[in-house]
Formats: sequence, C-alpha cells, structure tokens
Amino acid sequence: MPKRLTKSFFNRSVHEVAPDLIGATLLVNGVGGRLVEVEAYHHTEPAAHSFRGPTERNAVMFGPAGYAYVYRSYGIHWCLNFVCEPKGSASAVLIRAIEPTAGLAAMRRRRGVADERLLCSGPGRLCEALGVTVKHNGLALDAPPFELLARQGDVDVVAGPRIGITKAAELPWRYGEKGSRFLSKPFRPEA
DNA sequence: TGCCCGATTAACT
DNA sequence: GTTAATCGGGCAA
Repeated sequence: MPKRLTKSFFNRSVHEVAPDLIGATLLVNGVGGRLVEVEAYHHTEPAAHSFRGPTERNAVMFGPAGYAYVYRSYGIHWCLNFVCEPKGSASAVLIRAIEPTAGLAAMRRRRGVADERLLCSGPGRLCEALGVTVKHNGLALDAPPFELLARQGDVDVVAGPRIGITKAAELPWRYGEKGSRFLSKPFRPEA
C-alpha cells in the first residue's frame, strides 16, 4: 500500500519536496491522479507571492508546512500550492499538472471536455477538474477532502525553467516526470 | 483612488 | 501567433 504523506514530508526544503512529489497521488474528494508537473517558489526570489511579505492573500504561505495555498490567477482561475519548509520560510510548490487516474467522469463533467490530456494539464485546469477553490485555502493536506499518497517505485524526474513568469524565470525550479503525456508543456530535451 | 500587471486559458486570426 | 476575460495586489499620486 502507498504511504500517506504527512506534514513532516512537507517540512523540508522546497527543493527536496518538489521532485519527491512527482509520481505521488493527489486526490480531492476521491478525484485526482498522479502528479507529473510542479514548480517550487521561495520567498527569497521575486517570482514568489511571498517575496514582498505577508498579505491577506498569501497568509497561508507564512504558516506551517503541509497546508494548501489556493489563490485566484488572472481573476479567473484557481491555482493550488503545497506549503513547505518550517513555518515562516514562506515557500510552496505549485501543482501544475496531474495524470488523471480517479474520478474521470467527475473531471469531464466539471471541465466540459472529454480528452484526458486536457483535463488536468495546467494549474487552472486541474483545479477546475478536482473542484479546488478558495474554500480549500488553508486546509491541511493530510486530512479530507485531501488525500496524498507517496509514489511507488522509481520515477524519472526532470527539471527546467518555470512557466508563465517574467521574474527569476531562469531558475530551473520546474520539475516533471520525463516523457509524461500529461505535462502542461513539454520539457526541453536534455542535453 | 486609480492604474498596471500577473505562478492562465480558450478562442480567435 | 494574438487577444479577451476578469480581479486582487502593489505602487504612484
């Protein structure tokens, strides 16, 4: 049986947690799949929401590890993050894409598309498919409606530049499963 | 108070 | 390849 991820899993450097999340299973009310793409954010670099200090929106990032940080993007979409590191470091992992494995019918209904590869390949898309909204902001990741299971076996993890940002875009803090067909965008082929 | 911009997506040309 | 949709944070005035 897969091991359930607890708060101690997240209470480490965001750069250890992020690659370890690839291949793990995320379920929200039983709907979800395998994580295939995430990005790390840290308050010391300007692309992070926490860079300029605590606000009403990012308050959860400044709390303890193992909680969900959900924010509205471009006034339209929701984006899901996992808070990492000891309290106060204000770092988090953005969940960018999952490979759907559970609750496909619910995902198709919420998303209004049939193609598996369009259900969860992007931070806004996967939140819509899993029903994640601001109501989930601040909720613990080791209790319902969330369920997180450690990966089983080996996963080929690759890293590259983050997507959709202009600040600190050169940092290779995007992690994904090599060759996955469910990435929001492919990783550049390795040298 | 007003203005600009963003960790996005889908529908255009 | 380009652009609208849509809204809160951050900064200037």
